[in-house]
Amino acid sequence: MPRTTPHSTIADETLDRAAAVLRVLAHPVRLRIVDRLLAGPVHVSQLADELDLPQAVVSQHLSQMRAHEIVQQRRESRRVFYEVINPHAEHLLECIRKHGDGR
Amino acid sequence: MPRTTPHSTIADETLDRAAAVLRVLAHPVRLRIVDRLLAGPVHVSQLADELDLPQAVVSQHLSQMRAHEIVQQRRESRRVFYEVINPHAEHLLECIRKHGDGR
DNA sequence: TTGATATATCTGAATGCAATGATATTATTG
DNA sequence: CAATAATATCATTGCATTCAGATATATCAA
Repeated sequence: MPRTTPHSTIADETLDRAAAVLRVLAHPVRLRIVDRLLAGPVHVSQLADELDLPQAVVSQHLSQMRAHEIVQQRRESRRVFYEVINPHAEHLLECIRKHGDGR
Repeated sequence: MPRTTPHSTIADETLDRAAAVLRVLAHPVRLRIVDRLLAGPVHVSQLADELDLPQAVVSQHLSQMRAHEIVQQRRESRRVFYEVINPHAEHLLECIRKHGDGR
């Protein structure tokens, strides 16, 4: 039985991990990247080009999301294509698309 | 017509605001607070007590969530009770409760 | 008004995060 | 093998966040 704070319904470890994933998604550039990836396949330099950001910036954000298993890479000769593999991330983007930001 | 990055489906401003709200929720303590608030009414010192955190820390987190209209305060004599007013925050906690953190 | 209780705010120190520019790695082509 | 292209990683710097302790504000009771 995992330890929980009195009266709370979710285990502390679960909230810790959820917060870690949320922290990764809680960045404008990373949300833009996820949004773009959901729209269709792109490779890194294409992403950097479309979002008008330096290659290193895009690559670092992708690396961070890869570490948290939000995206996955697939090499195609010199290019590296990315795709979203975390269903929660997809769901979140759908929520933002539907309800905006809640204001 | 709001400006969007080419090929992306969500306006930049929407993603910016969504990221701002997510950033607030993306913290273990704040998730715990929201979780606890959803379970029933509590005032600040009770929260601090249950979560075993200094009063100033809890108050600061509440203040931050108040600023982003995630929670609302209601004074009752000397006590201040808080409640969650952002439906997206509730939804998010339900997702965490149901699917854990997605692993 | 004084004292006690509950909450909020402020300040400083430590830590974490993000962008930049440079360098390293990997794959491909000649 | 050398040169190029695409991506990843590193190191630095600046900025934001977090916690802790102290102080301020607000409410109530005596």
